[in-house]
Amino acid sequence: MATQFTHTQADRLVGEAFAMRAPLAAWWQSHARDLPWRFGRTTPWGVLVCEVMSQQTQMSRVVPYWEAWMERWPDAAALAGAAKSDVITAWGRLGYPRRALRLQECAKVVADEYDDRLPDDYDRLVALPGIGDYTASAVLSFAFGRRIAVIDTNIRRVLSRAFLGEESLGGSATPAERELARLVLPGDARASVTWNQAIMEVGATVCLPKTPQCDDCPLAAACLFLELGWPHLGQRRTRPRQRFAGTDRQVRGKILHALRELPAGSVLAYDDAAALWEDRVQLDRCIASLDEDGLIEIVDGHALRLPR
DNA sequence: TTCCCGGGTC
DNA sequence: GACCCTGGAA
Repeated sequence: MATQFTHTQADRLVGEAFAMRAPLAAWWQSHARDLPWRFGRTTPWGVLVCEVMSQQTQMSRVVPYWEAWMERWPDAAALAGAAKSDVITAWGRLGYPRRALRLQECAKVVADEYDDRLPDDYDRLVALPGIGDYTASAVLSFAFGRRIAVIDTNIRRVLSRAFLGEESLGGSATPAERELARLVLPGDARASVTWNQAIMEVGATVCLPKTPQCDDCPLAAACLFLELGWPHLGQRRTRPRQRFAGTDRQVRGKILHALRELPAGSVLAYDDAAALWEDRVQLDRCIASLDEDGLIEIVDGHALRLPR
């Protein structure tokens, strides 16, 4: 990996990060949201479930789903043995339901290959279905207390603003962003976990994309972005706007929602599905793609149901 | 009404 | 680089 910063720059970054640690840790103590998977109240598997659910949904919406999910399927083995239809139904309206199926696939591997215990090394975690770089790193840091840089868009935004004085660009994380995250991470494992959680929390609640709340920010005293007067604030959104209305995603959501509302095991007649959407070509395409994804089954060539 | 703006897969 | 979902906030 090529070095992105000069020795002088790296020294400055490490020094500034060290100065931020105490105020950031103090802020975390008093401002961390009391989410049920925090502060050692769940298992590594519970942390993984919460991270997968939070990949796509605000924490406030995740909380009730996570609590019901963990009560019903407390560990990987329990989830591995569940009916797919139950898994899809319990995922409810969290969104992106293919992830519910991947989470169950992940549970099967953990139960079968790892004796129902989540592996605690990066290579094995990232090889699990539905687990990429972010989730593997988050589990290592938050569940196992390892020292590893966690990189998501919140953390990228906060670090880029505070240390470089600029907005994080769109797309995937750059080598420079990854090196920055590694440079500023405290050397002590416990301190690194607090750092990761607190930086992420600042990004979620204070250092917002369009409206940073600098008056409430524990990093304000050292923040280069604030010092420079918010240059090009919000200039680059993390990715081009993704519309929803009228897309296949909306149609797929309507079909699955109708199926979840049905009594368990019952079938949705094609005519009832057709009533959900005017464009028959698009409807048929979405039915086919849901079938390919394993989210529905087609019965007698026509009616729909959730897979067993 | 528009905005929010996610990580993983193929 | 395209695709996958949602509902509450602004």
